[in-house]
Amino acid sequence: MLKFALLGFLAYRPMTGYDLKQTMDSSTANFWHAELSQIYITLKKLHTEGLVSSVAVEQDSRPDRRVYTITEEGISDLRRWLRTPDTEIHPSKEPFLLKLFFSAPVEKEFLLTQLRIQRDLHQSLVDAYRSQTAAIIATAVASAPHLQRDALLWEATRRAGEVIDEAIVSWLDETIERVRQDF
Amino acid sequence: MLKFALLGFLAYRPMTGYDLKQTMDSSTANFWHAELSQIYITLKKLHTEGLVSSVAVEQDSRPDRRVYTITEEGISDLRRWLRTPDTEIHPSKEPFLLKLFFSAPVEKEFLLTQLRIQRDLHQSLVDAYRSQTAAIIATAVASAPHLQRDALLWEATRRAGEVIDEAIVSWLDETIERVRQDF
DNA sequence: TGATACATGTAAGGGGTTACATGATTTC
DNA sequence: GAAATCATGTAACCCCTTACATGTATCA
Repeated sequence: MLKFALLGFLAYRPMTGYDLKQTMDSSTANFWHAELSQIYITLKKLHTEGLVSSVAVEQDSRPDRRVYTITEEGISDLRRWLRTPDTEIHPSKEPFLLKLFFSAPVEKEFLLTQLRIQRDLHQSLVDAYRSQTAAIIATAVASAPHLQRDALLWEATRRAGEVIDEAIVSWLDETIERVRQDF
Repeated sequence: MLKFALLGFLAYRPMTGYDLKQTMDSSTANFWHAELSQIYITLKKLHTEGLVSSVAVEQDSRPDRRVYTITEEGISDLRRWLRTPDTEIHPSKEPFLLKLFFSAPVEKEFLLTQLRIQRDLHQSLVDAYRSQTAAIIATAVASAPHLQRDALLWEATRRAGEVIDEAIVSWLDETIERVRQDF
């Protein structure tokens, strides 16, 4: 899966592993992320599979930058993935809900504190989607007007985050009230 | 993490790996799941760590059932985890959003079909939370009235699923409209 | 002076999925 | 006759995280 994230970004422009990490962190981080070490490993694999080519660029007083470029084969592989229908929902894992599920033995006050912390964390996320994330998309489109189609989809994923975390905040408010009264 | 899911369930009653799989599938599946193979491996690890004990129960014409019981040490380990504060949001991975993010090159009609399929899948989930999941919780509480406190939390996790997937359905409706008009 | 940015990588270990192996009983 | 249920397990493989290793330049 990380494979396609990397190919997806490289389809815009050639980049190094380091660049890819930063690009992911400022765009897909909320629904897809990866550590640098894993990015380097996956890039090497993509290279042996012929989906990307690479060139080492010398630098003064710094390690060489290894710039990866997507190949024709890489583009068809990416397009093939994009056109593969998803007819199921990938089951997700939510450690906080798991802990909550088993929390009957904990003290009421501890539980309320936990719920309030989560509430505030998710509210911050909503705020970030509305300001930072929106600004990043606006900047990208301003500097490249031919990305209208792309921008509509980026905005859709941004909006997904906003809407889902809003729902989580209101669920946490509701849950805090329930626990306050009946736990 | 699976470790604590297993300890959490075993704190209610002794069970086999097979039992645990079924219990998870009918309760936490929407926010935590595991394959049988991984459950068996993890139970063995918990056993060597002394957090569970096990007894083989003979059966006619079937493999022995290996029944696991949580130990005192297992209970303290579980309680310690329950009382560990979560002060961050675990970053999640959403393959559908990742694909959507890079979908600028696909045909409009294909994209609309994908979005509609996801919409229907999430709507089915909402329906399931409201009927099946609610019924399972009601049955469990009816047969064990001392689980009031537990039930309040089970209901909270059920409600989380309902609220979040409702939000996703409305986001998909909104996104389908946007794509229909401007993509 | 210490942290951060730049830049790439290896090593160790954890967790996970899928496939395979076995085999009787029950249900469609 | 085929598939699902009960029941446990191994093997191969993949992906991921954390820690470590290296080294300069810049910024607070």
